[in-house]
Amino acid sequence: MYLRIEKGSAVPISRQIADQVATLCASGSIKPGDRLPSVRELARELAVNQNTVLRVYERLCGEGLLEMRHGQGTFVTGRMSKARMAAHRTRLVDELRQIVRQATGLGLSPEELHELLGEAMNGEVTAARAAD
Amino acid sequence: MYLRIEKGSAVPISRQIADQVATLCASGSIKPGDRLPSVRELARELAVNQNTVLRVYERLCGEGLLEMRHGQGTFVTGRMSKARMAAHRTRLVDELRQIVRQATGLGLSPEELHELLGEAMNGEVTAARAAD
Amino acid sequence: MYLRIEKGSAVPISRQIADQVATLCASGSIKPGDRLPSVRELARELAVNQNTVLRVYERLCGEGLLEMRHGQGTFVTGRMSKARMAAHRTRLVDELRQIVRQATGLGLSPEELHELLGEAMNGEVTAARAAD
Amino acid sequence: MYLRIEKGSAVPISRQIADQVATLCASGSIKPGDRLPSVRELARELAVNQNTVLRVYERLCGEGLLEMRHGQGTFVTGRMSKARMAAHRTRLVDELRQIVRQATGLGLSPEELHELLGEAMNGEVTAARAAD
DNA sequence: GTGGTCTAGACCACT
DNA sequence: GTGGTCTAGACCACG
Repeated sequence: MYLRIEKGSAVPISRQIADQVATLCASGSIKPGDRLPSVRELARELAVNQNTVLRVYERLCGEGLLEMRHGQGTFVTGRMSKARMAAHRTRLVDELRQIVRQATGLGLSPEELHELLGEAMNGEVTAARAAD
Repeated sequence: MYLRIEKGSAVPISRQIADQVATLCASGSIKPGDRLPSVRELARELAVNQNTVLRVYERLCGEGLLEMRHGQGTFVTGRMSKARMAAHRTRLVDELRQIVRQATGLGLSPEELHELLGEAMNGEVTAARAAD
Repeated sequence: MYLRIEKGSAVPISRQIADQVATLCASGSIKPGDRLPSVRELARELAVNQNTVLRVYERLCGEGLLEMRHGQGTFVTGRMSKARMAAHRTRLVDELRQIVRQATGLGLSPEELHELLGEAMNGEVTAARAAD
Repeated sequence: MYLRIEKGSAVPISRQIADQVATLCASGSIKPGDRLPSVRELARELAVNQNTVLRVYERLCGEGLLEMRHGQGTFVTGRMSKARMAAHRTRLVDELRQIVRQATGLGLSPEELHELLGEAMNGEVTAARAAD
């Protein structure tokens, strides 16, 4: 499972992790029954406190997406509901809008933004490949 | 001065305000000597608590971007340093990357993303016109 | 860390706290790397609102004197600059002058003032000892 | 009437003015029946907003120390009560203590403080003479 | 436990 | 009208 968090971001770390795990579930990259990395494993990998990871897992359990089995690990149990996915998507669009607003304010031209977008997508692909 | 904040966002309100004011300074939309809306005024306009706006202004004063004059108002004093602008820009790119990563995970195609980007920019243009 | 604030004073509480912390940094009583009492702790100790202490710490962070580490505490990072110390000192002298002016106006003789000064310093010594 | 205010002080301007006027009354430098400078006159002299002076005069009227006669000016009506003088004096001592505490923290020796005190008093005398 | 954000509201000080 | 201080309390995020 490949996650990437930006520590200095305005978006809280726990939120970044939760969103990305949820996205992986939604996209089918991880499926019901799959085992997630252990709390301490993920914490180490992301260089984040274990409690932070733990709380993300707990939250996602509360939402029915994951299940923590004592002594065995944490597993995917469900897919994201359509409603949740739609909400997630709406939020992303809002955030995109915010960023674009500021980027244009800082003088980035539409072309540059589209380029960046392309890079970001390629970077994503590359990263995904690297994780294979 | 046109600001737009998303109240439900993971990004704290105060951060959104601060970033946008900083961006307006950087872009030259507001220039040294210009008077910002008063704390109360902006708070009312954004439907946010006065203290929230006050703390944003104070923080930006601490960074040398604004100056608060007792009984007179809050004024722009400096432009953003190049270093700060670069940092700001880097952060935006990082966040863009994050969003793109999640958006592609949620099944948005590159075409859809470029479309969204276009919309976001048009929205921006419209908003700017509305502020005229 | 020993602080003493006068609640009824014309000098705002937050200013008193900030000045005293800055002085402790300047005098070397607290050194870079040292951990300050937590916001809540100091607030309780001084019988002051947490937000008041928080804002003081934030301000001093903005000046580069302190650093707040999420979940860990607040730490001293720098010494006061010479310029800041000089300014601080000048201000103290000015305020001393103001007080003396009024004291003499109220009929305190020079001798009485020198006595008071002695007492104040002894009180200080005692307090310092009490803090050991 | 000679007043001296420090604009950068932590003590509010209005408080400085009020205290000094009160002190002048207490010391007998200005006596019942004496006319104070007009609001605008004093405001100009101190380079302060007229409203600030006005509110000081009003406050001192409320305390029975002054009386504002429409179209004629502001006059001293009473002396300060003993209780008020005692309170004033206590406060001064407290503030002295605060300043001494910080001054010693900044490395001023007792000798230096006594010297400063001497200077402050001489400065005061000189100033008073200059005002003659 | 730590810091951080936000609200609501009172009261003060300066123009 | 403006900014500035302080309080009380809720809730979030990080270690």
